[in-house]
Amino acid sequence: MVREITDIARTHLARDGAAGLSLRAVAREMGMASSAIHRYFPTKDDLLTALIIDGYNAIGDAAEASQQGQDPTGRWLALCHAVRDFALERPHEYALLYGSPVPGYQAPADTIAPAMRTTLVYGRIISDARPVSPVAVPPPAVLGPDVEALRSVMPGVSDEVVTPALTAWTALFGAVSFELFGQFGDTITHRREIFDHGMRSLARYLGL
Amino acid sequence: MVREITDIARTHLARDGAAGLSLRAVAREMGMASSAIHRYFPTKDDLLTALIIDGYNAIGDAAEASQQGQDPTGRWLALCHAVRDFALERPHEYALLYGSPVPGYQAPADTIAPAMRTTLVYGRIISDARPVSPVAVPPPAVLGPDVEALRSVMPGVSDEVVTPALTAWTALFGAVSFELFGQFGDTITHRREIFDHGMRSLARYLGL
DNA sequence: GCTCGTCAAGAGCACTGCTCTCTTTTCTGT
DNA sequence: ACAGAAAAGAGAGCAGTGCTCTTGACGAGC
Repeated sequence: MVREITDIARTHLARDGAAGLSLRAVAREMGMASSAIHRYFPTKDDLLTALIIDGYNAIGDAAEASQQGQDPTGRWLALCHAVRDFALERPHEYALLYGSPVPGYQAPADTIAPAMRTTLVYGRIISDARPVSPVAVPPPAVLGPDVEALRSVMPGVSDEVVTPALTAWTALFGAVSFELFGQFGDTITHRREIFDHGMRSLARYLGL
Repeated sequence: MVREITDIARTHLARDGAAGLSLRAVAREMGMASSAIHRYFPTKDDLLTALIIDGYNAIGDAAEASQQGQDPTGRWLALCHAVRDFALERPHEYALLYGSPVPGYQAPADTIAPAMRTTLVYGRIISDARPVSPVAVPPPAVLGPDVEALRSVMPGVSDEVVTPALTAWTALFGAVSFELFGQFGDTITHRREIFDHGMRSLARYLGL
């Protein structure tokens, strides 16, 4: 039952986006009274949470599947394209995960574990490669605890590389979001190629 | 009149976000009938467009004001912090400008000129500095037209640097969005410092 | 056989964007 | 100064939303 609701909700989400998702419309499509759906998902946020968890798991699957034993740069590029392909195929789900949060929605704790899956794929790449960034500089002392926290995702990586690695990670999502959210307008025509070139240059930035 | 409506709408936007913005609530606060507001903004999208244009101009103002004749790296850092400060001060407006687009809304053409203001500030920095990136590689031939289009924002910059410059630009917004949209959770405590360190490393990546 | 908990339905509340009609106000041209 | 036109606002109404509360069906356990 929950499965059927989330499946229908996902198709509505894919079509209309998170804000256009309507519990009543889902109920209608199931031939159910609008009130009955609240038995399974008491509030719309609960349904959104389920979709968010599914979404993180879907992109986590894609991220993990992209890692087929290449060299670090190949794995990094594969991960980048996995994220971008997911975003292009399921834009509304990507927006739900990495875009502006829907107002009033507070992500519960059980979303963070699925969200970490994709991050951990990245962490493993960096951790395995132990890159030496050509432009890295040691982080200031205040950042000690934060560097330590970040290193738990990429064990064994030196202080100098942990922070550029974070920057590259956010840069990936910045590039995807910029493209997906229409910031490029129509200035860029070969989007995949320019994305690929940008991610390759980030690999060199990291020293992969 | 239009001014008063947008002012009130902006306070509502700051409080409730774009999706929570209600024409009726704005009308109520003005002591007006809900229908009367449609005379000034026929549709909610029109009001959003006005807010978006104002928002782009506000961040454009901040970006331009940050450029006080330092060296290129200083100007780049000042621009980064101007963007980040704007995002932290007016998160819902930032989300409206650079976050996931509100569903069904199609940005009209008159938003792109204000949007370009901030981009042009960046373009001038790169154009003035003509950096030589230590990790740059010439873009593939297919990207010729795109590189040309990008160069119109940063005249005189070499092919090798145009694409990393785009990557750094999207990386800036990726870092701000990650922080603002809660992707860091509570792993990062010194957010300003880690942002600053990341943007400095991007400056070296660009060869500024 | 009879309770009792689960599931679904229906009605209803308060809210939304938007349209239509009707009235009032304001401005303009003579 | 005054009549007419144009603009501005009010009100009712439609279709839709999330969510709550109450009522009815149905099957399992005592």
